[in-house]
Amino acid sequence: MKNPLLLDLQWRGLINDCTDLELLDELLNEGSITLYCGFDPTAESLHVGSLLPILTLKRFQLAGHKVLPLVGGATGLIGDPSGRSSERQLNPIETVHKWVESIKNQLAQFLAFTNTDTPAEMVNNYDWTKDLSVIDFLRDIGKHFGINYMLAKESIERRLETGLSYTEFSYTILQAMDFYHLFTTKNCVLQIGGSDQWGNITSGLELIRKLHGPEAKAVGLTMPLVTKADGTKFGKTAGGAIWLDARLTSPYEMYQFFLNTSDDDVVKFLKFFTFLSKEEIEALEEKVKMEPHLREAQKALAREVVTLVHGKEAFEEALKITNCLFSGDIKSLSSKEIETGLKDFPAVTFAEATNIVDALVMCSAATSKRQAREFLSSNAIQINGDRVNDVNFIISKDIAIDGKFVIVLRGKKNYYMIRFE
RNA sequence: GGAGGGGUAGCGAAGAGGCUAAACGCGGCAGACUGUAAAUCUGCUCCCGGGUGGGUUCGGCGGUUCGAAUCCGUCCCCCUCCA
Repeated sequence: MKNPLLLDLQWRGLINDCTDLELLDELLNEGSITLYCGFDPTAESLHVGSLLPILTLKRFQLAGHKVLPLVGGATGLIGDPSGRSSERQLNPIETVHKWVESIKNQLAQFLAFTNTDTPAEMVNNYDWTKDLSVIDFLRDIGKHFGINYMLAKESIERRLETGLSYTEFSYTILQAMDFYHLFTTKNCVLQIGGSDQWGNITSGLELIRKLHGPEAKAVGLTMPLVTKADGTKFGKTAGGAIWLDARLTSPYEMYQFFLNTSDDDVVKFLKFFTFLSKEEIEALEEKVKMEPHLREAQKALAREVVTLVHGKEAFEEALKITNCLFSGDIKSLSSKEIETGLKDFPAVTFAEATNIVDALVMCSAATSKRQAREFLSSNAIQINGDRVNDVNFIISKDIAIDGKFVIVLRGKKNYYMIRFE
């Protein structure tokens, strides 16, 4: 294997499996190829996990290949059984249509569609699926899939025990049609996806070979699942998933998410989620070993990802908020800095001085007075940077920064705002 | 259709008439230690209340009992085996 892109992908640990690495190497060396990766609209936004295939597509594009981000307007209506232990609930058609649009927009921001020799092209499998009749589907496509072949697929076999509807059983054929369609109409020779997509990708290859002959040159490539050293799931926090949509997960939250990456994972994630060079990443790796407390690698990771997803300005703002909140000198902030920097935190406005127990409930730091007292007695509450454990403490204009803001901190990083008018 | 097993707090899983708001594990939330990391240790974790108090729980409904998650009836759902 000698193709520089493949070597880079391999170094980054992005190659989990490939149906024919030699062939792929050959194709890539011959010149520009066309490849695709699908994203099903299962929610209004993609989350950090999807970043891996998106950025891999981008790596291909940067290497001069034509990429087809595919949004699964059709497959999203059916439901992929891969990696699931139970049947999905079907989403309403209108909802899926809406999600298709928002996910298209998200995908679009990561790839170049103009001003490049190999512009990306957005495709939607709904376009070539919606008018297909059941008869045609069964005669032209279904005939090529042996039941035994399908039952042997891990994603299906694993579900035979717990149950699997005919709908989800058929999913892999639907996706196979995508690869076949793009291979036929756009000379798309490669499908990439997460390792859970292996079965679906090989279904596509199977269909291509059945219809174009065994000599058809098409390849599948999968990326590893993003895992963490401690075994917990990547991309989840207490607050839920980390979304790519700034309205669902603020740039600050995303910055914090990556900043908190453990030493054991940070180098892997730098390789996965950034475009930093081998040299830069190796230098950071060295810093993790030599001076871990500085967290240079985590800072670089957070900086790169937030910039990639939300842009430079959003990153700088996230950094500013972080510096303010974690410098331990909250009181030195001006009300203006607070106003702009902390706009994403939960906030309430008070008209008059209020007892801290009630205040904690009102600003949603606690869900009940009982819980508020619990937090106070366990030393979990800081007001404007000062620890408070007195249940009779009064939150008033007098203690507010510039007479306007009171910053409540619960635990280590849960911030709430109280504003005085 | 026949035989058996089961539905307990966010999840997993004990309990089999009062001592049970219900062991234990996971998860979650806090505290200590730290580097806003990992690991470890400690506390909290059904809901509400200015301690010791109140309210609602063990698939649903209805009984027995001074007293039920625990006994009886009935209904619903799930699983395993046989046909």
